[in-house]
Amino acid sequence: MADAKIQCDCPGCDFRTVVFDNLTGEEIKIVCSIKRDKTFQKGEIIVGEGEEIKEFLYLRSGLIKIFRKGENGRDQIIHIATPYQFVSLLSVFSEKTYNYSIAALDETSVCIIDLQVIKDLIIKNGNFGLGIMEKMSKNTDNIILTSINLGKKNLRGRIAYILLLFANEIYKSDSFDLPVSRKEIAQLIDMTTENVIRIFSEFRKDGIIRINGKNIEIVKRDMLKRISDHG
Amino acid sequence: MADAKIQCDCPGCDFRTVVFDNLTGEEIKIVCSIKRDKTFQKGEIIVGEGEEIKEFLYLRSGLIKIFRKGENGRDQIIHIATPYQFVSLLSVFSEKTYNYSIAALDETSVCIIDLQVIKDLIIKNGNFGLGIMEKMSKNTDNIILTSINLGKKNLRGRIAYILLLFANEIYKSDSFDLPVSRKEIAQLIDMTTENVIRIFSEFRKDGIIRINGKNIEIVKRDMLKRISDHG
DNA sequence: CGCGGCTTTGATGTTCATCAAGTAAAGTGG
DNA sequence: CCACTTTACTTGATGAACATCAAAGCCGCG
Repeated sequence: MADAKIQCDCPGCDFRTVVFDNLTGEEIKIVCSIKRDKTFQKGEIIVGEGEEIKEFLYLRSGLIKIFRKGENGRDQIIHIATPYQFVSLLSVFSEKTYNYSIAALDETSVCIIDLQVIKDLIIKNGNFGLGIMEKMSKNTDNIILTSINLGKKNLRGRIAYILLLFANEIYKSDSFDLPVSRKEIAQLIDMTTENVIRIFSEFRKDGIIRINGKNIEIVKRDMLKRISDHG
Repeated sequence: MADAKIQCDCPGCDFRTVVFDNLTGEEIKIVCSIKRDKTFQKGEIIVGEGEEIKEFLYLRSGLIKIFRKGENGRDQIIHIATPYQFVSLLSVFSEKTYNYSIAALDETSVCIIDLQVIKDLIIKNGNFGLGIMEKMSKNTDNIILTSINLGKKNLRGRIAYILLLFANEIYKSDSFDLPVSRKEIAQLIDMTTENVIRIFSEFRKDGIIRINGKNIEIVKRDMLKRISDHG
């Protein structure tokens, strides 16, 4: 927590508009005075399975994965979260400790607020509580639906899905550098490293993408979309 | 809604103790005066995908499945819910319409409360709101974790899991009548009807269960547990 | 009776994980 | 800077798990 710093006006942070619409000026001041920003490097663990839940986390920028440790050593990805999503909505209000881990897939900035302060605000300010619930509901809906969706896709469909996720949600470009290794992609979408490579090669041979090491360029976006949807 | 009836004291309903701890006597009276009970027969649709979310549902008794219509006609099961779980927590606070359907797998009794009344209570009574959030958080946690769990199991593991679910959670007995057809079980745990039957037969041949039409008797519970956990 | 849905079993093919083996790239110590 | 080790990447071959297809028996119902 060495690099944590207090900011009261957080330029570029959408936290206020997203949730704090319902807070009074006085309440916002309280939150601002205790919130901290922290930056995590690619690969760093943000929260570990079993750790005590003491804080409420909000993803400001970057990219994270929420996952569980499998028995066989292989991680089980629950979700990949992009900014403007609450990071720790899953268990925060029901559990004492995290049921899962969160790791940064890329350089990631997180806003940290003491959980008890949030709870107190919910109790005192019902509109704020309802706002959090709406966000929470949307968030878990999203996690469940994409997880269901992804679970049913075949390998090609899953690869297409994640390539489009990177292009659309994260890098906003059809050409980008993969933030993770082939092996990590395999874990993200639950397949073997070999098959990730194999399908990358297939897509390359079919002229759907161009590959240059970590760099990916999407050539036939419509075809990728079709594979993602239909696969 | 013909059989809906007003009950103020709902004997045997745990709704009060589960959520209403935080409500004042006056508030409980309001809720009691507007809540309705409704019973659904096996197979009946409780809510349909796309319908407007107007009410807050609580599962009093019975068994339901939450699912989505797949493109290929095959249903996609999101969750099987047993009593004391809130039925409609997924999208209620974030969406205008349901993203999924809910159907009764068995005779099921549901408590129905106008959603706006619940929202008003959350705004007025922060402790009540926090209580709902805890329940919501636990509920979605449960859905996500079991879905992740189930998704990774092989066919035998999934069959073992659902047999134990019926025995432990629902019928509280090692001998019970399946409330659903083989085909529906296949949909529940995402496999083909043929394989459900095949694995039932395997389990029968191995002396793990006895089968007589719809009736199932679990003989080697420990072995079934091992298959469910490890598979 | 005969039709349609549920159940059961067998045969076949597809999808994917696993194993094996080799190449490229990147870090490490001398 | 070069040998050395390790890690990432890539391709092919094999086998296991599972879906699909086909066919037949069973049962309730009009």
